[in-house]
Amino acid sequence: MNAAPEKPEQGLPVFVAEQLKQLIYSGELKPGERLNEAALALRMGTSRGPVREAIRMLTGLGLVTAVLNRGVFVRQMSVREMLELYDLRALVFGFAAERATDHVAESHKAQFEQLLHAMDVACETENANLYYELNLKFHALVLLLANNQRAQAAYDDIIKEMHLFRREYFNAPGNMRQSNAEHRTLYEAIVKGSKAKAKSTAERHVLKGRERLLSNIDGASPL
Amino acid sequence: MNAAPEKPEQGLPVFVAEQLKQLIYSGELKPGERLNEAALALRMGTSRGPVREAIRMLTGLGLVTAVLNRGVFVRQMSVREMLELYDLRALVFGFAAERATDHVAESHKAQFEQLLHAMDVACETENANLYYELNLKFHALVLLLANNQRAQAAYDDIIKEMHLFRREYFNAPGNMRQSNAEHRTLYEAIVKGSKAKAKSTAERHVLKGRERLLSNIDGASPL
DNA sequence: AAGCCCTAAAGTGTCAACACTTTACAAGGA
DNA sequence: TCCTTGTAAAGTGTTGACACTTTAGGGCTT
Repeated sequence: MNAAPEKPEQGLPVFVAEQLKQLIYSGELKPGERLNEAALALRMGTSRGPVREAIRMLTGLGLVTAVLNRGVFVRQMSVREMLELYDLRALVFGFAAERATDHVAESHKAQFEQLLHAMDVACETENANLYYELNLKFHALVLLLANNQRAQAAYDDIIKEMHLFRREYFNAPGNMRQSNAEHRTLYEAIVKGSKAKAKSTAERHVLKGRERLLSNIDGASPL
Repeated sequence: MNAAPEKPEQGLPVFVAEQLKQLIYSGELKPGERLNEAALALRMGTSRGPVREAIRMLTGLGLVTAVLNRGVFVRQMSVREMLELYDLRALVFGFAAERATDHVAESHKAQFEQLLHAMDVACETENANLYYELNLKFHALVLLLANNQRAQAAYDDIIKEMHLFRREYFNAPGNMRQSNAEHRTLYEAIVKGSKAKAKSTAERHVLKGRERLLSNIDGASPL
């Protein structure tokens, strides 16, 4: 039952934090649920010290919220918070796309085209999970080319926070094709060096996701 | 010599983290310097546990960097990182200013005008510290009106991170008047509801600071 | 004198025990 | 039956001690 600490190459608290992230993202720890320090320590094969430090890290990431003397709870993301995240993500992604026009090289073009093709395949085979992973990589490549590590970190934080939201509202497998068409448009704008178009395309691409979320929720707002 | 824990209304780790932030911002702990857990614990009047948790929080904020088995060090911000922060801050502030046009009410106008006037006074009396404080409040008010708490939090993080940079390059007291003139232009754009102008004015206002940093450093890049 | 190794000190990483707070539950009274 | 109240269990907050790693310094060799 032990989670195999193997190589604490980075220290136990970091290891525990990674495990906890997995538990939260996988849904094993549900939003609103309390994290029991002793139980987690037992499961991770450590004492409570490293677990507490790991929890402090997650608090900083916004994944859990701490209440004095009552414990820490997996964050419950409201629809409003999710919409705010989409706005911010659109902003940063637009910024990154604009900047990416200045730093795209041949090797990057190859990566882009490889990703776009792989996503086409994922569309045809209706492989939503694969598409999702490739989609993340596509966006990460744009952020990399933006040549602003701080913006990259901010974008990563936003993405991780978005993972907290309930999965039900996410998957819209029918949109994969349209989504990838937008990716292509964005890529072409980037290689052409047209900053304005890259920026607006990137922004709209993210805001489309926001619209999907809104329409999926519709009237019955659950939070 | 004890730092008067008084009321740990939020828990010792949070209290210690606040103290550490002060030590870092005030320069008592210099960039690159190591944080000695035992010494800090003694100074704060606690044991090392809460100190370690506090340090984990600061790590998440990017104020310190941890190295396994060697300790944590006050982050040394490079010029490049500082420039990246300016770009990101300009982006978020422009976003906030644009959004603020939709949520400004009479009470906010009064606050704006009060701040602008107070900053005028600070200009005339050459009170740079006062101007700095009011300037922060002005920007905070814009972020508040943006009606996006996540963006507000992101902006706060950026500001705090910027505090790490050496003070020498900051103070340009001669620029206070021009700075406040830009504030007025921004405020007028916001109340007039002209989104584009509010956005571009806000962005340029921040980027002016970036230019000042660059020219102050000039050829002799110290990092 | 310069370089290497060995040892002791300093410091971080982890743990188990203790103190305090909150929560759950059951017994007693209206 | 329902509410109150006291008590025990569960859980968090904190601590001091111990193990391991890194670092600094002295003595030895060349």
